Amino acid sequence: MATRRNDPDRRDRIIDAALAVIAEGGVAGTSHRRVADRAGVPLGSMTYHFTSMEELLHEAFTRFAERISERFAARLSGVTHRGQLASAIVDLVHSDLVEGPDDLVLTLELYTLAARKPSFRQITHDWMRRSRDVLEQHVDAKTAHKLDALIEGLFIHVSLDATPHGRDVTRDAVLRFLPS
Amino acid sequence: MATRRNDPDRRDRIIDAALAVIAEGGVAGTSHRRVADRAGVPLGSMTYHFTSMEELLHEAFTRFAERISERFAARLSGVTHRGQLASAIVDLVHSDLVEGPDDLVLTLELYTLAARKPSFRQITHDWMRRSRDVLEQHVDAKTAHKLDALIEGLFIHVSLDATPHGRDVTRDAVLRFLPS
DNA sequence: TGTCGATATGTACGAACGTACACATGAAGG
DNA sequence: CCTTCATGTGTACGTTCGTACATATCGACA
Repeated sequence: MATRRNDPDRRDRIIDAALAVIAEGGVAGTSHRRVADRAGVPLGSMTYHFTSMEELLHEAFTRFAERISERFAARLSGVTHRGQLASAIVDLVHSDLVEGPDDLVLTLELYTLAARKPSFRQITHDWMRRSRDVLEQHVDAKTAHKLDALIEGLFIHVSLDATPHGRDVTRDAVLRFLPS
Repeated sequence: MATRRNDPDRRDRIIDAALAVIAEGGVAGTSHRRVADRAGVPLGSMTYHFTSMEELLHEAFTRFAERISERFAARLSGVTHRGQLASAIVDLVHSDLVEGPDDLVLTLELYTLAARKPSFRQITHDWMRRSRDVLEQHVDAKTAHKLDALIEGLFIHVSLDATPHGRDVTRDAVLRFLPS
């Protein structure tokens, strides 16, 4: 039987195109037509592959959250002692967003959706759980909660503040939660 | 001269209606017509009072941020010693969002806008500055930065996590930044 | 009181939208 | 080779949108 038709990963490309469109114009500016154009597929493919816009958004943000989690785990893997862990977290907060400002936008778009619709909250639940799992390889559960929240806040403030704090401030804040 | 016409605070009502509509359906679901209906004014009033949707959103979020800042300052005023300050912050993180879940949605909507459009970033800049000013009545500047970010992260995680941390965890985290 | 101009409103238009659905396409099995 | 039918596409419909603009409304001043 194999492939019925010739483009098996078209669905994947639509999802990636959706993330690009969302990053560019927000969920507010995302439409079937725009995503279709970006992915290079006909409008009809949208409703064929996805029942609704909500389904597409859900799959797109699920993929996005998994990607970020992977990067998070990668940065913190191989870290053995306190100083390295702190450095890795400082890099996460201060460097990652310079590489990809899209990640900030997508993160906030997801949070906004999650704040209103329970179906999207599952995505943030899983994301936060994965983050804590990684952190718990280095610290206890309660500290993981605190650290995760701190990282979140630092990341947002570095991104949206006019006079953001420096790496030294981040490092000092993080170290307060790491047992010496 | 006085009032040219009979409804001087119509503009105000439109702004409040806009915040209600945004809280309900997000920026994505906000239109001139919906805001007009909510405010009980004709569609024509929208373009008369506001040049564009963006102008309306800008004024609405400015008002929102100022309101939150006032509440923030009020909660932290009259606090004298370390334990009281910690308690006040714990209340902010854990109670305020129960009272008004709309605040979480509006906050995230604003951040999302700010992440993409510099004109809205001014609103978050001012907001964060005001928060730090309040905190600096109790701690030094660098600590204020850390505390502000921590509060942000704790607030978001309490709101969007399936298994959020308790008040005790928040309190312990906050106390780590308050000099004993 | 009558007129004038600032203030405010109703309506209409073109663009963009989600969605439905009739139809094209081509691989699989007879 | 030919039929069949799952897979995929083009188009058209009804709705909603932002915006423009002609028109209505009424306070202020002569």
